[in-house]
Amino acid sequence: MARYNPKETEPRWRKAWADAEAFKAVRDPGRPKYYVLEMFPYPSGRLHMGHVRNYSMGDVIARFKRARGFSVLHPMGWDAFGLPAENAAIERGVDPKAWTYDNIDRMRAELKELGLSIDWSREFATCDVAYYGKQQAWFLDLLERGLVYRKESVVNWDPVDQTVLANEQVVDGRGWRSGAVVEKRKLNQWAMRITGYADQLTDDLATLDRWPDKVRVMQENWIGRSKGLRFRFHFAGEGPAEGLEVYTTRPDTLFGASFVGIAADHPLAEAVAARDPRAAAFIEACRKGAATEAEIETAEKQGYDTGLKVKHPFDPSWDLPVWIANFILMDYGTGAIFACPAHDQRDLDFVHKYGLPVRPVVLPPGEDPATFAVGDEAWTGPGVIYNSRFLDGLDIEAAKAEAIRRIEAQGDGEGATVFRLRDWGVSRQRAWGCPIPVVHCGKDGVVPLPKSALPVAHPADIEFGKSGNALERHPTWKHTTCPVCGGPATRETDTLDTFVDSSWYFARFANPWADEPIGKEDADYWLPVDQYIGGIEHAVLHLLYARFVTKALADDGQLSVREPFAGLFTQGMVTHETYRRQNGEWVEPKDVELEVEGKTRRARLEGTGEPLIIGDVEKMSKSRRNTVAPEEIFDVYGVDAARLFVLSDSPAERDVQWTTGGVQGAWRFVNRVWDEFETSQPPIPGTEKTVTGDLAGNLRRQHHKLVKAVTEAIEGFRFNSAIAYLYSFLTVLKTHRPEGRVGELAFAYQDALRDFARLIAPFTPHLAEECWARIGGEGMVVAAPWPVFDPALTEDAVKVLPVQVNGKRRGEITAPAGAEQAAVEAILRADPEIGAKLEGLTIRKIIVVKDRIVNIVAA
RNA sequence: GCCGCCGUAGCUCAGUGGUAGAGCGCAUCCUUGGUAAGGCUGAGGUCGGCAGUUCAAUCCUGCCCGGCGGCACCA
Repeated sequence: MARYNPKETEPRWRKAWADAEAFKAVRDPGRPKYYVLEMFPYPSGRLHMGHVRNYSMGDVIARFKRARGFSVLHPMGWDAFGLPAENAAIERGVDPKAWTYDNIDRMRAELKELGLSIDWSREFATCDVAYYGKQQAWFLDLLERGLVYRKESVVNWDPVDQTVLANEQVVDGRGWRSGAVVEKRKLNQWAMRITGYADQLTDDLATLDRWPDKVRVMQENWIGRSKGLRFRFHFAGEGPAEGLEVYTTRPDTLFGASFVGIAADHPLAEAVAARDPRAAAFIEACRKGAATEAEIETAEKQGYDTGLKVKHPFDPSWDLPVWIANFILMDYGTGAIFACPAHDQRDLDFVHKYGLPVRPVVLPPGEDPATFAVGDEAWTGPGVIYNSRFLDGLDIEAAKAEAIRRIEAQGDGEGATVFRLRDWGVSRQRAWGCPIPVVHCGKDGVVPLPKSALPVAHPADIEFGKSGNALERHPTWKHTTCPVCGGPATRETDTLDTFVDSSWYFARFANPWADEPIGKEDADYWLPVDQYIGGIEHAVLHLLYARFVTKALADDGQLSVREPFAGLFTQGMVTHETYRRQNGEWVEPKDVELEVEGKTRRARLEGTGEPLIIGDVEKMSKSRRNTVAPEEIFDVYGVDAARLFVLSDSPAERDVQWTTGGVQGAWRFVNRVWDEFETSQPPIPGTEKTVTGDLAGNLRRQHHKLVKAVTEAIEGFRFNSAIAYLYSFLTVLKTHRPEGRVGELAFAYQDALRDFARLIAPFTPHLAEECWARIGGEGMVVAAPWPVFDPALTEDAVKVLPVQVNGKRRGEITAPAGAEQAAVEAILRADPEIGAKLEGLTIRKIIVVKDRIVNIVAA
């Protein structure tokens, strides 16, 4: 018998699938559609194990759904714009475009080696002019609708690299590349009005019932909707005539007010600073102190009394002081608050420092109003309002409503909803991105280009390799004419955030050849994505942006769906043990020799034998050097074994630990499966009734149970369980091998093999084809329907019932399936072993759980 | 601090209100023309702790302990 040879079989089947165009997505009105999509990769040039796992999961679903009769769309593309290409250009003097397309070629070849059931005819990269030109088209549509606008905003500016940096590119206040101290700069930036959809984005989360709760909670927190009251304080004496507007979620506690606070960069604070040097100094100190996020969070509460006073909205004779405070954020609400220290911890900390009054107005349940006092902890729980005149006796919600009603009646404000979410700044001062299709004209200002001028492509001779924006530096590209007046104008040299590129690609896949950005008819057929698969790190970035863009394009009539992803699955990462030398240097797994002695494991450096420290299990990463290259694994064990292992060892949503032993176990399974098929002999027709026996019936029952279990496990994303069932069924096959080619068992065995080949196909597709061909299956497995099970055959005719006496297992009996109480009791009485156990005991009660267990309660 | 997830064999994980399981690892033996291999058998578990509900709890409920993740001066 020959060993299974993946190097020969795997490429052969991939070619057969490609020749048959087995994965071409076709609109078929006769079948239900299913769109399965994995988050498309950044073309770094190299496939890693995380890709193997992610795309294998999508492939299992795609192959399974195809076999179940769905018309499946399973496409692939490239998230190809972005900084790594420009950095490679700067570091190595290569052209970002050439670098990116080379990487795509390499990664496409590697992905194809994985044997994924992808319709490659739909492939595109976001850096294709054919793609980003369409993006420019809908950008103009949203601009026209007012969903894109320019705004002055504060950004992180790297003075050495001459570019804006994203927040995550600022490390300890310095640019991650240049090391220069990052400056805050106000720049005119393009932004998308995602806040206009904040309510819908929150409300519609409730419709996403096939999303993980975790992601929905994260989005809800990120959008941060809060309902409250926006109102105006009137100044007592000196102060601006328009008053001071504040926002609060606790209007019920207005009678507990102690002071009014404003942010250091509030306009009023600046006005005060203009005539009060000490106020100016305080504001300056606040700005300096707030260098990093961590410092802001831990900073001590500080304030400065402006000397201004405002009147309490419900009592004009009650004055409240106005303080500038370092813990108030200018960009949330109105940048000003009223402070109720008894029921807000921040306010309490503040007044303790500055000796301002604390007036409790919410009485916690069970407390006495005469004695209740607030110490170091503010009371933020439920209670009854007191010390609050007309609000006394109300609960918190009723008091909020009443306070809002009164303020509205006075004309001082109204109930308001405020969001934490900010508009999405999409300008990037980088050349390797989608150019923004507008020009700046000295006469007409900012002018959108007409669609006939699209696409606005990059110049061919773009000069990278220096810091800053290469589009800005290009000698001729930006000089053009104004579409309105025909006079000289300059092109916008900012490009779009790459998250814009990825916020609609799933819709483009429906028809990547369409003249319009989205081929409506095809999009209406394929969307929404039925199953989206990707990492949880995009919970509030890509997944939120894509939802927003979908809604915006739907409102523009370009899409019919209002949510892009009906089902979301967030997969775990691939991890590996880490190894370090005594000097702390990380060592790659392939240079490590492991030895096991009893229960302890030791690691040595291959070659020198130097003892190594075995470290934590962590996500595979270059920095820890704990990566295993997929191609090396494919080379030794084949693609199927690698696919099988990354799906088998952990639940799909959790991390999987890569181990050599694990992949070897998968490889052994592949070989044992092949052995089973290769040594099998087809039964001789017409001989089924010649020999019968228990084995055949038993095999059929186990076989049908397997079909049921694997089907349900795949439906529920429990790939590891599905594989575990397949593993154990192999043992069943081995113990039910027929002796010859005649008799009932030979037929039952053949039937089991036929279904087994189809059940393993989503996981090990090449092996499945090879096995299928070996037993003379018709056509290819990719075109074969999914096995069905006979529910009657998934039940055993005879059940083994454990017998408990007072809850402890004391023996077992066999009973026909479905045996009722009386029948089981009869069997019990006839059983001598059970009788012995009951010697000297009085039976009080016999509990029979049908087909499961018997419990005798005795004393 | 708030929210969520997790805790079952040495490791990675299934599982169920009713007999505790798989793969890897470990041990014994067999095979030595599948051989940088294959096979048989086996050991190994107070199912994180305590209490409650129940005839019966690893599973349900409560509290506690430990690990991981997200959010966090958002008024």
